[in-house]
Amino acid sequence: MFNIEKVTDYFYKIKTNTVDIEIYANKTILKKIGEDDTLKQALDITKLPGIKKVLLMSDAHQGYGFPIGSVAAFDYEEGIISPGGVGYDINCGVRAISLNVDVEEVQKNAERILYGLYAQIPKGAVSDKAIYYLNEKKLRQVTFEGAEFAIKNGFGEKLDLQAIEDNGRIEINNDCLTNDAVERGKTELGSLGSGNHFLEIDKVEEIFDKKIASAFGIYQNYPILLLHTGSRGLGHQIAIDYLRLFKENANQKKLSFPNKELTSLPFSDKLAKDYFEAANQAANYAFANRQILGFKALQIIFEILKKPINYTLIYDIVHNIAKIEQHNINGKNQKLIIHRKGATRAFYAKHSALKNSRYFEIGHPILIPGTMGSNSYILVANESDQTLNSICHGAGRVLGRRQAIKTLKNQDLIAQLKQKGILLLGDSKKGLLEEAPLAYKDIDEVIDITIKANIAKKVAKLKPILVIKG
DNA sequence: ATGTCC
Repeated sequence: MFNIEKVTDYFYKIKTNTVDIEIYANKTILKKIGEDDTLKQALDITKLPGIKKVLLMSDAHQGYGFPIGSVAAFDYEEGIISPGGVGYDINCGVRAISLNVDVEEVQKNAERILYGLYAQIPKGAVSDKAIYYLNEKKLRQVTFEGAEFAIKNGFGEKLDLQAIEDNGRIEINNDCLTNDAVERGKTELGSLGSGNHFLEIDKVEEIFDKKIASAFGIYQNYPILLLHTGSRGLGHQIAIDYLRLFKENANQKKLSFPNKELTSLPFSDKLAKDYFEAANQAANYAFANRQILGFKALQIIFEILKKPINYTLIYDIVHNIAKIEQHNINGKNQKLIIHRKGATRAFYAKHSALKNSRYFEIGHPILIPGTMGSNSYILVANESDQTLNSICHGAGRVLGRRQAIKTLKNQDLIAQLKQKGILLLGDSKKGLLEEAPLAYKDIDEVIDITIKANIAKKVAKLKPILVIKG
């Protein structure tokens, strides 16, 4: 059905009537991408107004409307914004914190840390457990201030802001939260959630670039806290509410779409701008969420180890978001609306966008989590604009959630991981099965494609010691 | 992903 043109062993193209679909994959991954609706979804995106670029990263799989593991860029003047291009978990992201303590101490106390975190970190699909409860005024303040709100209230240090994408705060001009989003946000700040979200402690297994690793605060055999979560119910509610408003508005205007999951509006519309504001408010909530959760986890760990808290925030990075950025496409500098959905931002050394970051001289750390049973990677981008400064975000599913439960129902994941030296604790057996390593692509292969395609280079490889799932 | 299938 698709005429896939091989450019290199790690890069493929599909020609369309507008822009090429650019695919980072090898033969194996390409075959997997071809087994679900990923390519059809990518093709539909190329039909949207103002499309300038469509990328599928090596972890791509089908999602709601836009594939997860995709980047879609639209012209700022002529183009659209789409809630399905960001996803339901707005500012889902990853935070990595280097623990300045011997890994042996963590390993010796691993079980106590595991149960300590499990007992004290709010998690799972509940809406009334948080570390920091908010009234309406404070909730709105969080969505304007992001990570700064958390730091002002005792969760971390001001210095942390230099190691967060956008310094942990996106500028908000108008309050565009919906009423239901406000309600949900009050009781979930500082909570992990469920699904693929996790909190784990890893060990630095291998360093590939010593100079860059030490600039990131990463050292061989040191423990790293890795946290994956987003904007919880607040972001989810923004996505639901604006998707409904977009559909009503599009119906009134008699707009049609390649399929209804791609409902979108010209960015010049007021409602489109309101969604962008609300999504950015959700993004700020997620920055505050990870700041609070990360710091709370440190308090728990160091209390168990009976030591003062000693850490370096390596980075906090986003992989579900829409942004206005300038990029060079075909030799022309263009202002674009970029949707990164399950795709991570990747600015290289001395990129002007990093001027307020700790990492201007070296490029920021790119955090790519694997699965609960496999490695995670920290990379740094090469100097290139071929991917609009974007990269994959994880292993990427091969089995849908339901399919994973059905196929893997007889597996004892806790026992399996224990054999590999990984302690695992989760709220539900079903939840763990959905996230089983076999439900995902091989992270080493996904990363290998990224490296061979010259998008980024490896800095460090991490191996899990203990994992908490919601 | 999700007050997870009102």
